[in-house]
Amino acid sequence: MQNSEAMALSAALLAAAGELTQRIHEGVVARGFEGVRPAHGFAFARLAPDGATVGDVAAHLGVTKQAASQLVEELVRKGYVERRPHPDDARARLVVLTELGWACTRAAEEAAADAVRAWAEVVGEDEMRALHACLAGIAPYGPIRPAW
Amino acid sequence: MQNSEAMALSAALLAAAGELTQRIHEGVVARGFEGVRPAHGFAFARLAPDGATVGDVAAHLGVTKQAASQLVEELVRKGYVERRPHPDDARARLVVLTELGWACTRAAEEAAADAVRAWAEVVGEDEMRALHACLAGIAPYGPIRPAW
DNA sequence: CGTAGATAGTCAAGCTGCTTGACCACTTCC
DNA sequence: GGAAGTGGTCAAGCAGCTTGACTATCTACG
Repeated sequence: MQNSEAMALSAALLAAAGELTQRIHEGVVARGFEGVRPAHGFAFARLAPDGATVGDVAAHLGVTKQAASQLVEELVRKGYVERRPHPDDARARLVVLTELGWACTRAAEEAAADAVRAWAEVVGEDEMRALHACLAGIAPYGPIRPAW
Repeated sequence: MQNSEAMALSAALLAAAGELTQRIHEGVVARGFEGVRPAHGFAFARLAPDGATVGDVAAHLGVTKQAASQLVEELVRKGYVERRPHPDDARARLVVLTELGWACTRAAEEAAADAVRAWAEVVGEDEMRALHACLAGIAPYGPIRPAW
């Protein structure tokens, strides 16, 4: 593969990621959740199963603990999450989604499904599955970071 | 496709895009170009063929003209681009790459090729071609925006 | 035990990249 | 040739992140 092709692929990947983020965000806003930014959604993804600590969120987003702490504080103010004492460690606090937070997470999933569906109509359902498999092999599990 | 699958695909896409950006950036730095940020690379991509105006760059990056103007100013200071009078419009200025800018662009292409090659070793060359085709169908030509 | 060092989290200050608003120079259109 | 539109810059402000310093708690080792 030539260098220029690699660059074209990179640009397409970035463009797709950017567009997807924007569509999900718009879908979430359209469903009535205001004051949320895309980064919040990725924090939700980490918090969703059983809650997480500020440090976990920081690692997941690839930012400092301080930045994650501010983000959590903002989400608390807006009612999407709440801080509870950590069962095993008195230093730590477990950040968990509120019912509003869960509703917002479901809204994001619906918006993502809408966007993916729109793409599937263009390139085909099978290609989307192949895309998913390919991407899963490429970026197994790392922090979700801004594209730049 | 279920909502949770769509979310998983989205997360994988974002993670891949973030990782790719980071790898290209590291590759460019490793080749000796300092003081460049990922956003600069995407400005280069727009400037590469024949130069472009500040407004073109702004549209390409999805930011305001003022932000693009500052970015160009920074690149001028660092020697990657230069402003020339526009041949057809005395209001406009044509921003073109210097030799250093071209060298940096080539470095970015090499770094992108390295990253793509590493992925191809994991998922296969054919899958990468399919990925490229799929992404090209999905995000034909829009502004390249940060993933969030 | 108890004390030294590591870890979770917050507070505070500062910086960077972006935005909005105002403005000038030039072009286009009637 | 005047009015509206467009390309670009200057200036001020803001949002989100960083580094640095600090407290509270946990862990490990003598």
